[in-house]
Amino acid sequence: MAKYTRLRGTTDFIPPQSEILRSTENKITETIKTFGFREIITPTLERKALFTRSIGETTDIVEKEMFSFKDKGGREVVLRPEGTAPVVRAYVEEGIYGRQKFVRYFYRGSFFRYEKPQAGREREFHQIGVEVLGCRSPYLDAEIIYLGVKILETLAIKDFTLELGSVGCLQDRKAFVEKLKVSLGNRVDLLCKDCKRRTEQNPLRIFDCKVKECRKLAEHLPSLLDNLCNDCKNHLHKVENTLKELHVRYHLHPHLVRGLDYYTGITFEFQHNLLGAQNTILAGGRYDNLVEEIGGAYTPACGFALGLERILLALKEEGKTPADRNGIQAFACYVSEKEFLPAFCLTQELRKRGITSDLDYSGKNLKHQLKSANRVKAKYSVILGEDEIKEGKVLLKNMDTGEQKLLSKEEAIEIIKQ
RNA sequence: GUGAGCGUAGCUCAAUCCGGUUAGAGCACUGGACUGUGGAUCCAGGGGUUGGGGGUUCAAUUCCCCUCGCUCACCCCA
Repeated sequence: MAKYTRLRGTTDFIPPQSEILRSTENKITETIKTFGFREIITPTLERKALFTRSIGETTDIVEKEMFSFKDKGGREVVLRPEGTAPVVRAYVEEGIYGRQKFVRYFYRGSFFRYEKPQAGREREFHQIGVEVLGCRSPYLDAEIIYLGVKILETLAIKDFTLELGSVGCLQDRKAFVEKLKVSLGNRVDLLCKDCKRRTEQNPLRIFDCKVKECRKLAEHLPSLLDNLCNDCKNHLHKVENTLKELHVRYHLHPHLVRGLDYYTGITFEFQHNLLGAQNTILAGGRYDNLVEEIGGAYTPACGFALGLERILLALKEEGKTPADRNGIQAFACYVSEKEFLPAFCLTQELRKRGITSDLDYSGKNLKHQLKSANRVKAKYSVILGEDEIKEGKVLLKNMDTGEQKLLSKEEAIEIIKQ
């Protein structure tokens, strides 16, 4: 047993997992960039108040899931649990809204929540998110959802469903929660323990409950979508029409609820059908009041975040895990110790010419070195012995076919590069 | 935070139910058959505090308790 182990819920990404993570991340950000987004990099550490204010005091994230501590100056700080609030904070703090009315940012990085780990849920996890600030057009909402579709398409993820909903504007939501409480009346006692708590903290969540009694009761409760104001209704319709125009298939969810308080209006979730309990791979929505909440001028906004670990799980479930590719193109070998230095120098020269190469430092025989070459799946071995040195040539061996040729260095490089 | 299942070699697992000699196998690793040629084959070898601690017993990998860890689910969320 190792003396020092990873902290619970954290992961060591070792090759090839690290490479799969990075290449997936790169594919995603390339797609995002084609939509005009530019990267914003914000600190991992933030003031605790930023999140209590934006996500909501009574949400689980704030109440019990933040890695929080006091720094040496006595400041309450946290490892960021999500990405939207920091982006908005930077937008306000850096005065961006004064210079540019409409911006598209994307971010990527580690986020932290102190939860009990399970499939698709880590304490340190990786998200990529996009945020558009300064636009309230429903076409933009549709476009952001479309970007989500495009990302999954690029990754060849197919087995997902898109849930679309609206939580309404602040007024709608306040009014609806009141209506819900009245409608619930003294039937609150019939609800499960969790739902009793929910009626106080996030009543809309009652619709998500899996307990039979609660579901039965929920059927007779008023629907959120039926209680939207005209603006919110029209907005939703326009988003729907645009999605149809873009041939995006979605499912209208009457009670799609988000766990963060800042969402207003449109919300959406991409759920993967082969994943376990944590099956939301990409989700977001509109948050028109957050910028004001954080101290900026009224700025409507919309965005989403995707969970990289969950995307990776989805790829795995669909059998699309890329093959382990070790990039060694050429492996230099020396027949005896005398040729070690020439082989060493040859390796450096190959690298200078853009060829990924390596050699075996053990000083052992050729056989051992070829084994090493085989182990790193080298495409070619370049063998240097007394004879080769004398003739100023190298012996190029194709590791797949076993075929080998005596060539000049330049000829060998040409072939390796092909 | 709650619940269930599981911790045996680097990895995947067996032996645990019903306590009993030296805890086995495959893969991986090291060396040899083969001192200028890898993958295949054969032979040999190294590797274990059975997660940790305590208890019951003549005897514990096996039974009991505690603890740590992992996994999944609830909750929550990306």
